[in-house]
Amino acid sequence: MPEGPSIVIVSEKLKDFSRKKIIDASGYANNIDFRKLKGRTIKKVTTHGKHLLFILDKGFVRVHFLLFGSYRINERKKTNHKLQIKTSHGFVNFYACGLDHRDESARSYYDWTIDVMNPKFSRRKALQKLKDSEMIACDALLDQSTFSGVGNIIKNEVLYRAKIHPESKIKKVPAAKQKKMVDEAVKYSFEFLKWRKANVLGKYWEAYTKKKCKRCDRPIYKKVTGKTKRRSFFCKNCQEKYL
DNA sequence: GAAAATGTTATCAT
DNA sequence: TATGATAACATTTT
Repeated sequence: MPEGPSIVIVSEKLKDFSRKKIIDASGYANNIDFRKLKGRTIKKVTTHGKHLLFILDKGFVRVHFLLFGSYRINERKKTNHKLQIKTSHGFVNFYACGLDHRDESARSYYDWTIDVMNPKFSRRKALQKLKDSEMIACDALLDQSTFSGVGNIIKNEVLYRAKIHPESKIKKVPAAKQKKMVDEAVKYSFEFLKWRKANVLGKYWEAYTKKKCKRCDRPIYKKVTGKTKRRSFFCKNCQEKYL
């Protein structure tokens, strides 16, 4: 569920909640004042990176699915919901999510130039940040302040496609490959969206959970890498390690 | 039943 | 105080 493109899919499924008034809100979330949600109007449902956003007439509600979050629209699971938003046209339940309700405007809170799924995403800015970054490649891609929405699957596929070893020092990666990495972060994210919608996401994985490199037929290695300590899948032969 | 997983944040130690 | 490692949280699938 959790990577940016999956959240876009949720927001699309919730588009009918736009322009509806919240007639009730409830759940076991301890950081949400449900009384303050009741009566608000949902202006639109959108996303920023891995955040699902209900833009209200005042403030916004943020849902983060973390690793295990889930939702149901006009249905309920057996477990209690952490948040339910009810309108005259239907309700949505969220389970095991991180939640927030803020009074400020989403426009001032979020920078949409760092959201890979947003048309405003700035490749130039991302590249600028990579240029003298001390991070290694796997961490750089997971850095939500540069690539909001990129998760571990996208990370692995992007590095494989850009032919960069996950433990490369990012500032040592040649400029052309840095650019390739940024371009692929956007391109693969939208392919992820398309393939996820068609329910064929895993069919197009070239590195993530793979055993063999489709380019050179040598093994794909699996290693927990970086400060982020997430699984990296890579081909030692095809993905160059810059140090 | 154990283990692992598309993630983040709080807390503790240095 | 700041940094970094560890724990915590939560759920489904293999």
